[in-house]
Amino acid sequence: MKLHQLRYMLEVADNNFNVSEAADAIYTSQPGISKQIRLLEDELGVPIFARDGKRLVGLTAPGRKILLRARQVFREIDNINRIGQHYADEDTGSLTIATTHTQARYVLPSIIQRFLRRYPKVNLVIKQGYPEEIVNLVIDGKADLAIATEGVASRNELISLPCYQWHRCLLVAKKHVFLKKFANKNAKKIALAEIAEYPLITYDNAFAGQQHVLDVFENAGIKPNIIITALDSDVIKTYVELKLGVGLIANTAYDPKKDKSLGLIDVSHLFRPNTTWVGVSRGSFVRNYVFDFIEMFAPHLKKKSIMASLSTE
Amino acid sequence: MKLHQLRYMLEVADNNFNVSEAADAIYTSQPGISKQIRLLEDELGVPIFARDGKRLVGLTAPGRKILLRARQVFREIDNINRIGQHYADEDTGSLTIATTHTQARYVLPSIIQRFLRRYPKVNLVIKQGYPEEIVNLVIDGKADLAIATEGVASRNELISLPCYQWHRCLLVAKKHVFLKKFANKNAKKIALAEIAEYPLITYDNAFAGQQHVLDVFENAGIKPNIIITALDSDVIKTYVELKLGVGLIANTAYDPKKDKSLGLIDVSHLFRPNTTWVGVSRGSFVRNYVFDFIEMFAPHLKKKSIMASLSTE
DNA sequence: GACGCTTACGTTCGTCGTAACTATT
DNA sequence: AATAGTTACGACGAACGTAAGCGTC
Repeated sequence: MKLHQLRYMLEVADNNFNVSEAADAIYTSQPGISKQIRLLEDELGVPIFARDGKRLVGLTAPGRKILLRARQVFREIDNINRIGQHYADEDTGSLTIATTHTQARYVLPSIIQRFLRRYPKVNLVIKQGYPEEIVNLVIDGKADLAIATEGVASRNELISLPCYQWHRCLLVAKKHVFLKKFANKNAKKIALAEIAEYPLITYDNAFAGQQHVLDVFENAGIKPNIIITALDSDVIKTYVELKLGVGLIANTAYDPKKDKSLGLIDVSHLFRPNTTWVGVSRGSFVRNYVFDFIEMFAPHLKKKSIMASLSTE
Repeated sequence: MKLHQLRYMLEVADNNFNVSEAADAIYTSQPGISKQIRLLEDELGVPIFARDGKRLVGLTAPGRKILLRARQVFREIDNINRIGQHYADEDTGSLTIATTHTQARYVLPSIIQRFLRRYPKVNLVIKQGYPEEIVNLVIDGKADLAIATEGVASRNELISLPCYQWHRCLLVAKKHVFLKKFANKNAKKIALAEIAEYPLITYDNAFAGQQHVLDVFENAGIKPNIIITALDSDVIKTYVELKLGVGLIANTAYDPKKDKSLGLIDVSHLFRPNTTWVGVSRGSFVRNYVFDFIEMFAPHLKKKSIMASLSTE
């Protein structure tokens, strides 16, 4: 068995079982992949890919199991490379962060600036995606860290560490009546029914605990008029600016400097807070600068305690 | 990075850092290994082996970490091979059991007979060793199962399953006075002080909870006269037959048919029972016939429940 | 001088890519 | 005719083993 045979196999599986595409993706010839996969199947004594005539159309039962193991092999190969790099040069390497829109746009920029000043030689890559994609990127070794509110803590393949809590807040256009009534420090808190008097613009239901928002209205017997569900906060802001309604977004997505045309109302008494997590692949070798990044992001997460979670859990 | 480079590295580490020995062990040339290890170190950018002049004398810090990861790589490669074999032919393959003297000599023979009748094509290998060796064999992928009373349950790298409990028993020569006094079903139980009236022959202190035996005497304020400490039950039997004293052995090591020249006294009220465990490498692919073997050995351990422990724990 | 690793070099084997071929859609 | 995979084959490169070299105990 050769490593490149396993790599070819994974590449084919990751390219819709299209050998030609896989060949393009890894800059080699299609017959080469075909042959090496045959050799691997011959050596193991079982077919890995289900075939329809000559075409590969899926995995066999043993193929599915073999694939999982092969991924683990490459995870460890990656770790070995990381260990080499780590000892060869503490401050050089790469860091790929998979994260959501909100983090990438509002939370991470300042952290990343600090990080790159400290580690100018680290090759930093941000991959934006939806929670599930993010988590899979880390599990498949295509990203080092997952940062998101949803999906991270629930996956056993990752070690997840709570970073910070955020609350929902109500976004209104400038001079909105809510601002006078509720925006002052000592003002009384806004009630759910009052929010529902206006059309509501908020996150898509596929997102960050959005179901909870609906449940809160439901339980209160109030039916909000949700006119727009968006995939990111910027879209929500745009429509709130246009006075199409009030917005419900994460407080972290509100930037007092940039969002001068918008006002903020505290609604933390109405909805439960959310936790944003950082996820690391279980058992992976973590470079020092990655520990540092995590600590910059969430100062309570020290190398020592993360190390402990990595090995024991 | 090539698999055989990693293999060479492990082989050198497992052969006292002697490249020539490693070369002999895997039937290749010494310069070949030297070169490939250099190439690997060059690729990773760090030295793996500590050198004294030209000689390899140990591992560097990165080397230690890399070695652990490399072993994991081969564990998964082994698993892939097992998966292949499993689907290619359910009843063919190999099963290597690492176990102690007592198990190998007294407990396993009948099980193995049954097993081989059921799976005549399985290549069965028994490796005898001391608890620590046994466990390491499994961890290093050189054995599939560890069967022992000590050492198995304590290692986190293994899934350990309790198989059966055994008790200590007192072994005496034929016509010994104890036999009349204590061997009958309704006889009163022997007391610790009575045992201590005779020279005692028992297991070496390095062994299976032997410390417990000493503690029991100690706590009772009785000082036994231990004249021989042996590494296996057969040696103990030999000296008991010669009437040099009474023996304290595992009840599983007493065979009524073969040991006609010896008598047995129950002492289970004096010493705490011991549990014999079977250990499997965490996360390994387990062949069906291995599940069957375990069930033959400990009928309460069904495939389904073992599978559950393998994946969740 | 025996041991142990490295360097040098020719042989061999395996991998790769091109090209031709076959089978599906 | 286009797409997808296999077979065939020559070229190149990598790994191996032998032999010679170098340093150390």
